[in-house]
Amino acid sequence: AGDHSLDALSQQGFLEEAAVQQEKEAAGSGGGGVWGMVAAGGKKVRLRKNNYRRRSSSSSGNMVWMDDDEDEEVEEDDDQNGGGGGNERQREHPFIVTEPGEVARGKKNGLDYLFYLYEQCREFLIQVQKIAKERGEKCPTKVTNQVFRYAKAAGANYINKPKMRHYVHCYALHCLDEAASNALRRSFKERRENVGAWRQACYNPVVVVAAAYGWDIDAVFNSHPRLSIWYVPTKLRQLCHVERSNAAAAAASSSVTGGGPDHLSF
Amino acid sequence: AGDHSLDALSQQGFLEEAAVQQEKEAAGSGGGGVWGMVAAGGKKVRLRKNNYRRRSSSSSGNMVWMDDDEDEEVEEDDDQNGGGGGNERQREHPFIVTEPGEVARGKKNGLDYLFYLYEQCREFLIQVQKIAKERGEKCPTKVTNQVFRYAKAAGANYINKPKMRHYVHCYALHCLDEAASNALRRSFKERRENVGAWRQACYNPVVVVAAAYGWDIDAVFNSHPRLSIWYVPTKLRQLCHVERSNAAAAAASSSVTGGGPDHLSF
DNA sequence: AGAAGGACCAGTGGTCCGTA
DNA sequence: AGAAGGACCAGTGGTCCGTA
Repeated sequence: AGDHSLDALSQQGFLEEAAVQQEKEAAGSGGGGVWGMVAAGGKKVRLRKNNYRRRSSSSSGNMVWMDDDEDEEVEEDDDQNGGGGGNERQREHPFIVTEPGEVARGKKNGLDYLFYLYEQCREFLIQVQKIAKERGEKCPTKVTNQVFRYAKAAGANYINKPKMRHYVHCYALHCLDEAASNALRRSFKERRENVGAWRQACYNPVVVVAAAYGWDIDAVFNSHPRLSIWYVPTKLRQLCHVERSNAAAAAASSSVTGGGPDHLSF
Repeated sequence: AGDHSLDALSQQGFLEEAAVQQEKEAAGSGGGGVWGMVAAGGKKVRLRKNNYRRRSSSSSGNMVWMDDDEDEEVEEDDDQNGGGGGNERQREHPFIVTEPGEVARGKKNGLDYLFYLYEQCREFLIQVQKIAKERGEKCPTKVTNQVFRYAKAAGANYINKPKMRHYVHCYALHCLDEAASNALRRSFKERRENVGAWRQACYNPVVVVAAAYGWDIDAVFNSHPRLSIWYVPTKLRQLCHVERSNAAAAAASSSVTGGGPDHLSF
């Protein structure tokens, strides 16, 4: 393991700590790294109702993290895990709408961190691909379950499939039109909108980009190397389809006005 | 439905009947075509132990087929379904090794017919892709379960996944080096080898082709438009991997003789 | 209330092995 | 015996909904 580049991180000061953590995690692929050790230093790993999970190294990617001298008493100071003697793993802090470069304060994570998780998944995919090629096994081109499993095993416990799939179209906008993405973030932050509202608002700008590709959203994703490794979200696909139909209907009716019914004006 | 081209068929006289059947089948996508009607004219469809299956229009793609006037008494003359009052569907006739252009005689199917089944699957895939695009759904690039289900629903009951997967590497050789494929068929026919032996013998020539691509069998498959829609068989992938390792080891040992251990001679 | 993610489920790729 | 294919199974893509 362990070729997680620092260059992507240096752009945001607040990511540098994460970068160091990430480096250490990657070094101990399979259960290790500082966070894994720290968590193992706490109590026993929780029992799941079901054992779908193959490993359970515990760690958190929260950008707000405990002080160094609390290593052996992980999150004991965290009221999220209240009085109940629980050693349940805490969830990631929720995202809030932040401007580019802004560090989220309090028990929150910012959107630069969200997008950084997509970059991390890409690194994990590249590792999985490398291993598959060495072994002569079939090689994934997308971020699959296998990649999420690998990330977890490498200690990136804060990466999970539902979360990553949930925000793919937001990351798509960030990749495809960073200026528009940044403007949207600033606007939604100013209006004090929550993450859900911002997330919803990310759909349309991506559909607008897709219009230039004849609403072929697969072509849009494939046009961008960092985006092409992600499955197109169902809802985004549906929105593009609806939009294409609308455009086709509009073109047809305008051609009725402007010419014969089978004549395309544009 | 129904754009099954005749051009691919006219090359072999014995395929012309199948071509007509195929046209009719395709016209009645979803349970129809002449074969489906014929089969429905027989007795009741069999009951499966399990109901994995969604539809079961019955038909056979055997190249040796009943006479036209037996339409209402399907396969009653076929001793494969012996005395037992069974209306069990008969299996396809087994393949035998035939030369290019040769019609299999008796209750056998020839290799041109085998390869023709791959072309049919491609046509079904194209149909499925067309429908998916119209609906704005995700569009398969390979022959998937969905395509096999579509083929069955379209009445091509003689197409099934285990069979198609079993002979993919044979079809690959046919696509990649038809001359070599033809020579192998003639040789194995002459030696009166069975289909299993011929099938085994198809692996190595494909690996030889792959050598020119650095043993990247995915690249080999992707290089050919009719082959690229098929998943690379696991065993073929493994053979290429082993062969690459062998070649690397040979190169390393020859470079020890010829130069330093890290020097590549070629 | 808004949000994170464990857990589930329908349908997949892959092929074994009971069948003829 | 050699071969065709129903049927199964482990792990997938997708996302709901019990949880915090």
